[in-house]
Amino acid sequence: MPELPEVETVRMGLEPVLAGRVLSKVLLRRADLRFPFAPKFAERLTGARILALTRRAKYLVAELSTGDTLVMHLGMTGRFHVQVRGEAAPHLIGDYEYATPGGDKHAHVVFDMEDGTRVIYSDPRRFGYMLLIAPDEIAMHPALHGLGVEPLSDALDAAYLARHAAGRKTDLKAFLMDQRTIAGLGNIYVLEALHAAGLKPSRGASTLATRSGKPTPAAERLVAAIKDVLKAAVLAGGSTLRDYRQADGSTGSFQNTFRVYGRAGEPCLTPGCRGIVRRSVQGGRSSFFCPVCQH
DNA sequence: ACTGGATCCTGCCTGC
DNA sequence: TGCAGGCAGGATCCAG
Repeated sequence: MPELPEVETVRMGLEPVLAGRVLSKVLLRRADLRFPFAPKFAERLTGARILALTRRAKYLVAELSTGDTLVMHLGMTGRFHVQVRGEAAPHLIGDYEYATPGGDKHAHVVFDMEDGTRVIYSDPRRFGYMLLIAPDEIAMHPALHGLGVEPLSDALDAAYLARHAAGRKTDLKAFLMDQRTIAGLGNIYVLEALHAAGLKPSRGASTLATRSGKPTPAAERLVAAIKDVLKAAVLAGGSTLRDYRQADGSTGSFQNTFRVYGRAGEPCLTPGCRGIVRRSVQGGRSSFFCPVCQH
């Protein structure tokens, strides 16, 4: 599920539960997610206080009092559930619940906080992962090192886009999906932003720059569209596809606002446009765009 | 150096 | 109803 708006929504939901609190027990119900857990993963977390819960790109980042940093990626299907003490379902009470926390066979990691709150990480496809990074590794760790700019920061502007797009042979969609350029966009928000900017996904990325490397009008429109789409999605609590839920069980609503994603065959929603949204496949995954108003 | 394709894993939906 | 096939929001690895 999660692109930047969803991860930010999860972060906001978990922050009051985790930030400032101490981990009293960490249970791993298997040895790996996408990658094996670091040696002594649970031991190194136990007793640590979470100083802050931040987000970088699609990563949740927990700074710990021990100096270690817990970096979590939700992959495609990762999610967190929060159980507040006293509110757990009756069949979950006691250590027995660790067999299948919340009755969820994909509950892979259980964090118990000192105040009795329990946070469960569940991930059916196990494309997610958790890294525990020591202080001397954090600066150059491959997960974080080399990430591109945060799209909602001032570092993303038309000049930045033009500089990175100049001379590239790839198309706009692949260019925007590349986390080394802009960190946090995924399939949905790339397609929504391209539609809002009136640019088709198969257009060459190099068209964002003039021959002298200056931003074109397309680059200006694209930057504005990316920021607008992401801001609106964060405000809506992200998108809820399938049965994805936020930490508190509520659902985001931005999916109701999709203008092209998943709308093949339906009318384009650009005012005055009579186009029909088309689906294509780029790089093995779906694209959606309007052949009339995107060029 | 870049680029496109295959790939990890499970669940769900569609169509026969 | 059962089952095969296709598809899914990510990101890395590999070959060309």
